[in-house]
Amino acid sequence: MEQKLYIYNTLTRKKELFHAPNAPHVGMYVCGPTLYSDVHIGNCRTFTSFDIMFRYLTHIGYKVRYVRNITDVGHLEDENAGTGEDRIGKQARLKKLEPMEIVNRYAFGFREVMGLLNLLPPSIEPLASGHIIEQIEMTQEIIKRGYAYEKDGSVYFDVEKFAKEHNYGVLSGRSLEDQLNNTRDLDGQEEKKGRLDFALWKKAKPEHIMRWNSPWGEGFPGWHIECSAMGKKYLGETFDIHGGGMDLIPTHHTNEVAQSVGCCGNAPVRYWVHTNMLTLNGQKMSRSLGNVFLPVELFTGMKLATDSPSATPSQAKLDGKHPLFEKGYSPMTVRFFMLQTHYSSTLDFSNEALQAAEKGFRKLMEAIRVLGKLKTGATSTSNISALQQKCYDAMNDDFNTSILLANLFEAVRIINTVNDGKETITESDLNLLRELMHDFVIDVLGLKDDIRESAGDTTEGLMQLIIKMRAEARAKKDFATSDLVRDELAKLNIVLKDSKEGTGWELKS
RNA sequence: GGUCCUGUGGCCGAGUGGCUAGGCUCAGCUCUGCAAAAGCUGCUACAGCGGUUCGAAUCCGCUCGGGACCUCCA
Repeated sequence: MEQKLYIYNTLTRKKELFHAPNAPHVGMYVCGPTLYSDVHIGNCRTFTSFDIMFRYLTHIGYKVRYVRNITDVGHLEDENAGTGEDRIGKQARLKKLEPMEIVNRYAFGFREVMGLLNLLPPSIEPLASGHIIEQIEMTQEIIKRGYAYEKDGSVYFDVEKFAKEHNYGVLSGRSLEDQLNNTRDLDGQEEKKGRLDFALWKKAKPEHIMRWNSPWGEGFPGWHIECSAMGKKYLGETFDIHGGGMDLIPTHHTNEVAQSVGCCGNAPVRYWVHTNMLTLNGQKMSRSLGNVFLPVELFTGMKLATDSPSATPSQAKLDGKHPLFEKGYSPMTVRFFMLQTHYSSTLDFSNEALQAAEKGFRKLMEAIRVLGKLKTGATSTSNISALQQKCYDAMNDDFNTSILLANLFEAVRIINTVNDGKETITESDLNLLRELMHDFVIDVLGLKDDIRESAGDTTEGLMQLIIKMRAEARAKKDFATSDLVRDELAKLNIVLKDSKEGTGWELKS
């Protein structure tokens, strides 16, 4: 199906018709996590947003190569000033582990959380430490072209020189003067010629653990160069989509553009896409502010024990109720909650909002189950094909999952009213409706009934048996027995739902 | 301080110059042995003050509030 997809491009600050010169092939790069601690739920939001884009592009026929890196090279706590300790090295020292052990531990947890949230794995998940050579080569090329200089074993990008020939602030929209005048004074900058210059390669101090040989001596790559090098390697000098959180725009992505242009002469990316932040009580959730909570805490409503060996959901040791959550929210509830908001808006966490999302999500999942047993009629009272078009229109408008969900709830209404016998649907429309729900709910939004799935086949069999016995009691007007069954099940968080078609059941989380 | 974003009904959250999403909550009704579920109906908003316009929540200006970036951060 040919879809006209519009994407908001940070470069132009407008929605643009998406055009991929190498269609059906599309290259998409997303800045992944730095693994010096566990990913928090704000990180998850960004990756979920790009998962939706990946899924939708794939759904409408593109062959997407989706690259999401893992930063495992220890960068400095104060990157710009070139001071402070390397984050991963610090963890390694504190825990008496190899840096790679630190990275592996968090990578394991990261992938597990991504899996729970039903994110598809990227096509390539490159490690910065595995691409040191590429980063060195790129740095050499930038030096050769005159946009970088070496100083005492470190290499810096010459921003002011670059800015004379190119627009350094294309992404941020900031003028060089602005940036020069408003940068705070920082320590440890004496090696740099210009205050905006940033490291492509950094000489390692004796105590620095993660270090590699280079033409400039032992050291480690600067933070920004890895994405440029890996993007170029796997997606080419110019590729279609580059994404990340919008907090990366002014520094990381701005420098990525400068490096790539400095190295190759042309803009690296056609569409820059940025997602907004997740907030807690209106404030950005971030590691540096310390107002983060972990996926496992959100999923369980419990607090991670201080002596927990890991925060990975399958390994975490929990200790008591989490002060922020009234209860746990399943990963799919969380995913649904995120999808209710457009990726470019901030999303604020609250129990009320989460509980509303949970109910809405259950309703959607129940409708999909009902869809499987719907009866057809001679005519249709709803225009399914028009609804399908609306779903595509929503996604084509810069991946508007919020409007897509509104349309899907119209489908839910149709499903339920047909099931109630108040409306009818033809066989071909029913097939179309099933296709629509499958395409958008399962494939594009990536939602699945995780609560129900966790129940398993045995439970399903037992439930059918219980429902049958209760139905027999009701047939004999033995309401004492049937109500006892219902009440006892309710204590187990199982809700029975009677209808003309029989009795269904639902698990409350 | 500089740059930029934002303020929608009880809550969350879309959105376009006129046709006024959706989810949750609440009330009533239908259905039901009772309940739940499901459906239907109702509650109808765009921070304030000006301006542009036949018409603005949507465009412009100002005021007030919230936030982000300018240091690492998704």
